[in-house]
Amino acid sequence: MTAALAELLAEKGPRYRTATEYVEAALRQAILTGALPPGSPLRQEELAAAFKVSRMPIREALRQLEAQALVDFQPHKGAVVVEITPEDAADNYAIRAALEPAALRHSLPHLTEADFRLAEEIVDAMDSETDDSRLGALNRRFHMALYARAGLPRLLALTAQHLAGADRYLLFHVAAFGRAHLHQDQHRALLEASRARDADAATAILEAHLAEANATLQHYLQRRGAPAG
Amino acid sequence: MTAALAELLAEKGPRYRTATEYVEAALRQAILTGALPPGSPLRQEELAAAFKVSRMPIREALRQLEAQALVDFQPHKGAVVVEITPEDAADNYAIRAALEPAALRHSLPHLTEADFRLAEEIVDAMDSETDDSRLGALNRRFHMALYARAGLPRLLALTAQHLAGADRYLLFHVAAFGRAHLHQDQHRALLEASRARDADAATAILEAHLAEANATLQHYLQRRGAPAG
DNA sequence: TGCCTGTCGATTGGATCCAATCTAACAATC
DNA sequence: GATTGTTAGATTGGATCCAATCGACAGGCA
Repeated sequence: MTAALAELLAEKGPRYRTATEYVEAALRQAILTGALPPGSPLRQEELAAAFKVSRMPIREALRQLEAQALVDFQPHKGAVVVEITPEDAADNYAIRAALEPAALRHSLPHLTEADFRLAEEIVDAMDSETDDSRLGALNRRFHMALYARAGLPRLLALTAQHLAGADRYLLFHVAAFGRAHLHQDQHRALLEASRARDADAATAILEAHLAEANATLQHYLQRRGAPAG
Repeated sequence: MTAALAELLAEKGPRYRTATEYVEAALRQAILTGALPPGSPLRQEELAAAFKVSRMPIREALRQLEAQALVDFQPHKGAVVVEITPEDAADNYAIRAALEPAALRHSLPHLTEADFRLAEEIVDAMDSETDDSRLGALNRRFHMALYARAGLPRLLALTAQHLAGADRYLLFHVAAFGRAHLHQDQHRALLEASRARDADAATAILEAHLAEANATLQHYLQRRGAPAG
């Protein structure tokens, strides 16, 4: 585990004003990318040593991650990275299916041609991306590009958070089924419907996209049993 | 004997296992009920003295509340209770309008007659409740009673969180317009549509209910200007 | 043998202490 | 008189220290 962390530490990234901010961002990234796999115990002392800070910023960062449902706290036992279960995946998709069409509807009237072009570039980039671990970020950026003009910061933040949470499942998808299941055709259909300002069609495509991804993942997760064991 | 013990344990209120849990729950309640009005600075030393603990559980609780968008942290300046702005209210309603119909749709097929009767009792209780500060909790319980069988714990938790956040706005409603704006007729219509298992009708009523509350509140907040000043 | 109990090490929760930073007031300079 | 530099106080961020709790294991007892 410390090896995976060391790699993340090497990257510089943005300048954080407090150690807590820095630790929180790094840990979230590590969890969402799978560098810290589900079920990993998060020992405070160990993390403190890895980040070269004391245990306190670690604790505060873990508290924030707990509120984001990324880690699970048990009093006097410690924090662990939340598991990936079929129930949890279904929950995540239900939340996305509620939030994303709403975000799209709010955003659609204010999207510009520049936004559409950006989204198009991202879809194309997904076709030519060879590194599976980067597909999640691209997928996220594509979706968020379409929601960006919603003008409701908290709705957008929630959407982004749960979209990022889905990265963990996307890794399963690609590993299990290959790129065909990225459903690039659906991404392009969604983009075209949005460009035509057809809110009903766009949200219908989006809902079908999410429902299909959920069904595929459910089938896969239930077939292989609890991934924890 | 173990059954008798279990009963005793259930009777007592929530037993907080750590000081942080306790402080977090108390602070959240204080913010949502308006006991700590928007904009209040949250001095750590002061809170520590009030709760008779050290500053550390205060800090961890504040971190969790920050992740729930209830307080705003600024490095080296401190935490304040987030303001109530028209934008924020619109944001909250947009999130509720996305989450609650979804929760209702998932829950509706599994609701029992006992659930409907409970919801009915809560609506009736709202008619006879004389204490304005308790209306928020009743309103929340009514809505959540209808969503309770959704079987998606994280979706439900998110819904509950944002429904609770709306308590702050409900206080404005009642103070400004009186009980007529509780829209008990809409609550009853929603209950009847749910009882008839008519998901489309029920979600339509719910969406209209939320949209109307939002419109009313927007009008009120914008007329009186920024509540901060 | 099997179960209960008590002790020990590991780990977390909480308290106290120190350093870094911000705010504000005041003095000096232009 | 306005602006800027400085300094003191307040407040937070982070480190260190202590106490409470949990898990494992060994030993006593039926």
